[in-house]
Amino acid sequence: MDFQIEPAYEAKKHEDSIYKKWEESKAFSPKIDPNKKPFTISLPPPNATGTLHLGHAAMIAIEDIMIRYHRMQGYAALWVPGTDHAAIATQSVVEKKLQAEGIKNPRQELGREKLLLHIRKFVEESRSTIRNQIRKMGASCDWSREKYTMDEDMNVAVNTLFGRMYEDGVIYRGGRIVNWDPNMQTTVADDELEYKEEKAKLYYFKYGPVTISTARPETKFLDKVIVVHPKDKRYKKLVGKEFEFEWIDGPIKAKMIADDCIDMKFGTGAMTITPAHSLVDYELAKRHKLEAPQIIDFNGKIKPEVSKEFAGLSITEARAKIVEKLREKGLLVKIDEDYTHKVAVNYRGKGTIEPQIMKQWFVDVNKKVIQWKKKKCSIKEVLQDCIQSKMIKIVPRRFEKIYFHWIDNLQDWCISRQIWWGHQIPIWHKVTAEQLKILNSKNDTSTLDLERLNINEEVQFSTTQPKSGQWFRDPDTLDTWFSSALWTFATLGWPNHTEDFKYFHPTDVLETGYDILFFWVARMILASTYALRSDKLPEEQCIPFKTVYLHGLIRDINGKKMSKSNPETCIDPLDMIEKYGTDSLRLSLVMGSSPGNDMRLYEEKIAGYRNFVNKIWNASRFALMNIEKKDLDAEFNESMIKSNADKWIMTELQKLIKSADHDLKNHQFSGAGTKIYDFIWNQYCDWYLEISKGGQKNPAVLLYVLKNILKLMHPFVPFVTEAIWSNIGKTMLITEKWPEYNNKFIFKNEAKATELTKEIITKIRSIRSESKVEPGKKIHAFVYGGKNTENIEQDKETIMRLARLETMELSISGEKVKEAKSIFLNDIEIHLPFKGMLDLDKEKKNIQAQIDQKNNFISALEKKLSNKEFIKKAPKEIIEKDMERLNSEKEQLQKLKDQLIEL
RNA sequence: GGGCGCUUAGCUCAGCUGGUUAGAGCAUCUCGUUUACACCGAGAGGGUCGAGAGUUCGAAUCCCUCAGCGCCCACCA
Repeated sequence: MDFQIEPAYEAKKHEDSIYKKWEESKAFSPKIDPNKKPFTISLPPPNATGTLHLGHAAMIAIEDIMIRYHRMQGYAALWVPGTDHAAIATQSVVEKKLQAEGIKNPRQELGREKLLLHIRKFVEESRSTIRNQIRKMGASCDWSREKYTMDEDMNVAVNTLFGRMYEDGVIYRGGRIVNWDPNMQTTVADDELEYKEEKAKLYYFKYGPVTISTARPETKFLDKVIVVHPKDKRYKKLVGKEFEFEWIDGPIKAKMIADDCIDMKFGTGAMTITPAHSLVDYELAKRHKLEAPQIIDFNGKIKPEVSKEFAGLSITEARAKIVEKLREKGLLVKIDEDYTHKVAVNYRGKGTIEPQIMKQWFVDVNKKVIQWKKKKCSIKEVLQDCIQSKMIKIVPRRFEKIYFHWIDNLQDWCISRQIWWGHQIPIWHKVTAEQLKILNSKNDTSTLDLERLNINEEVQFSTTQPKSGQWFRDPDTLDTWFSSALWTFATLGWPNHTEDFKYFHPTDVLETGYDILFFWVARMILASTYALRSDKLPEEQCIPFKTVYLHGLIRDINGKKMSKSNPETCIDPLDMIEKYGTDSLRLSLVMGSSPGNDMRLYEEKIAGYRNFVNKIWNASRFALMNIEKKDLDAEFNESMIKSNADKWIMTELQKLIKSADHDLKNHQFSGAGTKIYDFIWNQYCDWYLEISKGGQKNPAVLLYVLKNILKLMHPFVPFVTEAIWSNIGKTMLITEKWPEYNNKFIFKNEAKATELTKEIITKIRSIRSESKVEPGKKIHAFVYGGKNTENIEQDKETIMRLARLETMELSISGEKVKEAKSIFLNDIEIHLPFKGMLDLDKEKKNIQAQIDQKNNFISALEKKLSNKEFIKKAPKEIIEKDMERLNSEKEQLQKLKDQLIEL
């Protein structure tokens, strides 16, 4: 025995040192090589200050499988890692931290530069955590090319794209209704909203000639319009008229208009509108050219201009008081207590959204400025075309539909955020000396101040202070998704067309959760096509990736979203790595999951795969116990394959290589994994190794199959396979060549003989178990099976050993066995004909049924092919395919007929 | 209101373009320490593939209807 290996695999002992070896070998860093094809993935950058959760773990596992598979296939496989600055999330964490330290209003007290310093320090301190956690997962990504969305060169890229879009008039500043979060004092994009169901009161008030219903009386001060449906008979005569009546702060005048957005069945069918604080009302007001006065200020309080009595009150305070006042005036009709409605909240921080009208920066999605396939196209059209023309494929397919639907409803994208952590908008506003003084007098000057001062519309795009005149830089930063939209190409050096960029872009696969299809995926397509088309690259090089693979969400055992607030079912990937090893965790995240579908994860599943990892380890250990060091040097060739079992396992291995390859190419990772798993455990271990324990030991095949198993399994379980490989390989497994399907190693007849041997053994075992043979009783088996008998003659020893037979008589016909029968009288006897022959009639019937089925099919197909109309209409390929099918079916039919005759 | 997905063994899920007797893991039951592994081995039980109708020689798979669950989108004041 030349190899000394411990009897159990301890992941902790190996993982860190193996990862270090990989890194040091530079296996993760592909060189630009014109003789190789590139394969690129950009890691969706986790939050720089975050920690690894199961979603990340699943993402890394899947991406690493793709990268390792391609690397072994000889691609220059590049996986670019990085982290995201997560603007709102990070700034609010740091602000809260500072507040806890006694700085009540960090923005006001510290000012921009100092606060940013605190944030940078915080990010720097916590950034290594996530990096190390990615390493823990075994990610074979190229750390030498690591990026951070706030890197200096990322800023250059962001500003470059911003500049081009600004010059094209695609980025514009405009007053529009936006989602304002009074808590965080910033705007939020439409798709960053979440809707929470909330129970509320629905108030009915007398409002001039009608009764209106509202859940938000506090916004109703200046409502001057009653809206009804044009077809509503109750109000038809009143439309267009003006009314004067008593309201919250005395008498007001209001006009009635008609619009078909009104639901006649809701409430009384009449409503008033508050354009400044409701997205719907704003659209309606725009259609009817109505005023939109601000009622609630940016802190969520009633403005003094609106009402002296209620000035400065918060929404909830004001609501109660206003309702009380209207009740006193006798205008309150009733209160519906059982009303539920949806409240928009910021998905980060969960603050309630208060729609506001304000000046913000937008990306125009409808302006036709992109030169795309010989036409001027808008962003919207390009986004559509990329998927429609199949330049980009989404896996699974159904998400393409969802994507199109989203684009149809796409509105201009609000890209400015009123926070400081992020890429500051490279725009300068022209101001007067006096205005500049006011703006500079405050630490926390915001875009609201610009609005209050009513500054000049003149702006200039520049990343540095313009020289002549007084200019004030726009205080806002860009939406995080604006910078992460450039991820695929800016990480490769853009705006410079570096060697990396030219070689590795477009990337091959973007793998991410379906929950950020809109947030991120669509925006990456937007940024990439815009930026690279303006570089005059051909269209097919402008897409950020060729395939989008969307994985599902990881849920807990009850199907709920995993959250730390539920520690019983919440799983921390790092705990699992500690307990079961990375390989086990990776398998549990990949196996049994399919793209786009959510998956439940629980500890038992991970433990199950730990058992498998250990099985690989021990199977290898056994194989190596039967191999000598000198065997490692021998080149494997056909003549080394000897027994039926050898030929069978070699044949099975070829089948496995073929199907695993097919699955991996088609993003069916679970399928590939399951097939390899089954091969290792149920074929190699349970049969081949067991057979090997007898006289049929063959180190050459043992080793050859082992090596191939390790290679096939490596993308899934990189650590344990590499650990085993270190005993037998000269170089590391990570850079070994992927197994190739080889016709030479297919042995149909011998493989079939071994299948028969397996069946016989299984059958005897089953009989033994069912008939409850007492321990110590001897079993004598008589096996007879026609012409196949000769083929399994050499497996006699194996059958006897594995089925634990005392004696075995093998014969072509049953006659000889009958004679031998009298020899064994006292012990258990088993008469075992080959498969099916036990019940000859049944077998015959079975085959006859199959023949009938084939006959039916063939006649149906022939009928179809003799139909002249079909021949005329159908495409050639289909007819050819049918012809092929017909021939193969006929062949199969003949085989079945032969079988029947044989019986 | 519109769209999408899921429903397969007790549990968690595979099942790609229709094709032998529908699979796996876990759990259950019965055996078993044998040249690696008890994180093991052998065997067994367990499914009218959500319901109904249709296309087909043939349906878990394709079409339609319905039900339950879940998700996304959208202008319920």
